[in-house]
Amino acid sequence: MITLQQIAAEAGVSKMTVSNVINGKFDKVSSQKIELIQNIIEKNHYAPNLNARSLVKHQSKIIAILVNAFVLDYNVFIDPYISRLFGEIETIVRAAGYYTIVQTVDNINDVITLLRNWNADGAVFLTPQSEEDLELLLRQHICPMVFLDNYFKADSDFLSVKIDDYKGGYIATKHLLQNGHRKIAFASYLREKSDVISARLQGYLDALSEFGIPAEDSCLIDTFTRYEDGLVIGRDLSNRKYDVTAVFATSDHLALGIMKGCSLNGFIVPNDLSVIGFDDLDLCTIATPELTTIAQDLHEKAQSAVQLLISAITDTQQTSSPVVCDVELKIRQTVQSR
Amino acid sequence: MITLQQIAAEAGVSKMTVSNVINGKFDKVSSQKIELIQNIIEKNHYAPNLNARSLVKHQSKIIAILVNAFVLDYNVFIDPYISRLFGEIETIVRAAGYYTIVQTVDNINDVITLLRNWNADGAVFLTPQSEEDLELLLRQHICPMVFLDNYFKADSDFLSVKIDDYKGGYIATKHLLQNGHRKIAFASYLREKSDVISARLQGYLDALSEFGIPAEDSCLIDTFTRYEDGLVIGRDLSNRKYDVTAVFATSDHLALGIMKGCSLNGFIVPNDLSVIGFDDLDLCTIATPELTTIAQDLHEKAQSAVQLLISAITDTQQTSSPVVCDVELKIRQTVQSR
DNA sequence: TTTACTTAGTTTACCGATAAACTAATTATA
DNA sequence: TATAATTAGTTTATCGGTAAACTAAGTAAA
Repeated sequence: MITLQQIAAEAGVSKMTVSNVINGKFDKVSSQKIELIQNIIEKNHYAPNLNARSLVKHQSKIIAILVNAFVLDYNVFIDPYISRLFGEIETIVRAAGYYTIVQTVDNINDVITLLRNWNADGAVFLTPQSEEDLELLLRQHICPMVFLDNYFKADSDFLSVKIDDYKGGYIATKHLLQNGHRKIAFASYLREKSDVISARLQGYLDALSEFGIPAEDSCLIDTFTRYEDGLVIGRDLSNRKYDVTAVFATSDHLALGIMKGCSLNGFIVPNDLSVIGFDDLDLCTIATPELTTIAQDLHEKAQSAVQLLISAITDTQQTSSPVVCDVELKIRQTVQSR
Repeated sequence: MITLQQIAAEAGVSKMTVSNVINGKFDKVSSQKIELIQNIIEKNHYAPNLNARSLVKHQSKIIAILVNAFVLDYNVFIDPYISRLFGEIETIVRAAGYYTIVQTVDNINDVITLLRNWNADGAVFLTPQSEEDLELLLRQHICPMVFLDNYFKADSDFLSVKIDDYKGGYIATKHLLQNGHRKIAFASYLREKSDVISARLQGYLDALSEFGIPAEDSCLIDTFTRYEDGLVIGRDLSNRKYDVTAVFATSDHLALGIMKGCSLNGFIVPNDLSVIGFDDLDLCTIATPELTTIAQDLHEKAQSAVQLLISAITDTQQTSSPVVCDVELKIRQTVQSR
């Protein structure tokens, strides 16, 4: 592997002159030497060793993208939400001249070690972190970090991007109410402490009360939010375990599972049950009937996250964090009036 | 950020002694100093700077995962095949003690630069590369590389992992034939020079000829293989543009699009048309009816790729490349006898 | 008793880059 | 003409580690 030293030797100049050419400091080098050196660089396909550069510059141009591996032996990239978001972020990070190191994590200490190991310039957390882990990260003061869909205490100075979960819950429920539904289930991972879910729930409750409908505990379905969990709920719904005419599920996968679970029991969506999901994955239109859902714009989310992070890295303190991205209702085929 | 030097100062020893403790070279250090140093390391959450280490050791513990960004402005991680494969590889790479740098690439020179920049120990290419790019990579001799689904000239000494595409084409077609179909379309990106497709096509042709059925050019549908392309084909099929009773599509997305395109025209799968896909994505069972498809095992593919790569990196020359992974028919609901 | 071998370290040099200070030659200014 | 400023570089020190050679004290063997 060719080094700057060797380029310098071949050009008959010192290392620094080559370094200056590489870094565009042309005022220090005569134009004929610039051309000479650039030719030699080109000819040899020279690429600077960024390990060495990072060492002196105390900045690595590395951004770590971290995803929680919630469940052991479970490939988190199966989740299209994570994958798409990851892809968007990778593209934007690269366009900004940074490199992406990815790691799925089950232990916050691994993250700390990773960031220290590579002297990362910044980090993006795709999934919410626990309060304790957040505090640990804060104390260490390793590098700027952006958190997606994390809710913090008001005094926190973390960077974060989230969506308007309250609105999501509200407009989904309102849409069902406007279509004549009065018994509406809210299916989600209710045990989670995250405010993502409680905001959506609050939106649901407020929409109900706006229509003068009392919230009933029996309409709150506590479940994991994967497709498989939906299958079970769908079967239960077809067996009239819940006295509802519609379900608002807080993930598309859950909603899709519910639909499939229903159809396996001869229960027809939307005739027998209306369903609304959350996220607007590609699957929504691939499924039949096509899933009505609350859409979030992952490109916007990614863009905001990276922008926030890079302005923190480069100290351009225009950080109006948290950024709250809008959501909207995508009306398709799984809600029927009654 | 705390350094080895500082740890050494606090412990009252030289840098090397600390370095030896970190690297488990305990025979050079007394046990009480080992304990002392380990405590100081722990207390300070010290993590070695891997940029510095890479510099002296001439190995970075970095493996680059490369994905072609075929289309500009198109997030490749939307593709569940890519995402899952990526996730599997990331997990295995990490378990092997390596770090993952990802990059979506549209130009092979960017890859070369990336690998040089970070002095990568190895690279995995998730998508096929052109003949010229392969040769360019070979000439440069940068680091060991594994290619997924690439077909090479016999003399090539690249490492590669692929699947039995021929068998996939053969068993899919045979399944349709055994169900009484005689007019079977083969829908794929036929213009592609890659042997992935031609192997599947050969399997298709051989199955036909085994049943004494002449191959007809009118049964070969040339198309891109995304969902949207399937929609068009599906509409054409419902309009009887092709005289067939079944389609073998070389991607699940294409198959799913075809199904949707049909259903939008009131054409019913599998009653009016049988469909077989390829890959066995999660979507196959989420869709209704559930898609019969040729399944490949992405975990196995990932495992083989990383194993091959790491044994090349560590010079354990047990490289029996190419590895060919098996495929199997997953019978579900989109093929009907006639 | 002399020499050889362990043990438990230390010292020095270096990986491949950059920052900062320095220099020699030329040109501009007082 | 003497001095200052500019141009086009070079030199030295350093980033945070590791390899390899070295050393001093204590122990074992001849």
